[in-house]
Amino acid sequence: MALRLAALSHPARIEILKRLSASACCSCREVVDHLDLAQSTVSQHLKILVEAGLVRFEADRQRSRYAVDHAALAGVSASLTELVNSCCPSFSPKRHD
Amino acid sequence: MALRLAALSHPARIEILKRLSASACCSCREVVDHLDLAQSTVSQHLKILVEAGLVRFEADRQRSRYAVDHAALAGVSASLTELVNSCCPSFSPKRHD
DNA sequence: ATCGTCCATCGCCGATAGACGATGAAGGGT
DNA sequence: ACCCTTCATCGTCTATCGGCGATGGACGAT
Repeated sequence: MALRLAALSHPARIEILKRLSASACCSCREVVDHLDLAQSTVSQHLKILVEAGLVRFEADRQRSRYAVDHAALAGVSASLTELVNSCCPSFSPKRHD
Repeated sequence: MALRLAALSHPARIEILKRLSASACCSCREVVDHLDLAQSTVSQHLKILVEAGLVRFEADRQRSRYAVDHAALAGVSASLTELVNSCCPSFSPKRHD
């Protein structure tokens, strides 16, 4: 769990996640254009996200495709929620359904 | 948000959070006894958690008191949930109530 | 006043993260 | 064949993390 959270604990990677989900095009280049970071840096962040299991990677020829693993991301969220609940079961945070 | 998640992205700090919430006694010493880490290290982790706003600190004489800020913790969880939702609004993770 | 306890802080260190440029591999276009 | 684009990887640099022991301050007890 700490590993997943560590992957999320960087502003650039959160931006990358948003970008990945916002656009149908999920190439590394796409992210680089929007993020004002060097291509190597973005590639590195993507690698971290993939290794954390939060992003899936498909090598479509040389056009690499990255996609958010929604289930995994939701899983992290659920884990965190579980931690919150285990820490303070009597505390009921408002949930917006 | 990344800051909060960074504070959570360390196994020791997660353990500390659990310990803080499990016990009514929230002294630094208490945590040290249960965590097999040096006192200075625990104090450092506590400081990080406090700076992240996840733990509240009350200097009760020399007996320092640490307590989980349930609302803040729930807030992080909510933020993450929000991120998940914004990333994939059509995706409905199973919630176990 | 002196000791012991609890705690925060400092200094130090090895390891890791995060950024970059350079390089090379893989393909597409001409 | 040649070039251009895309991308991953490598090497390097700096900054930060994470751990520890040591130190010193604050306080209670004797």
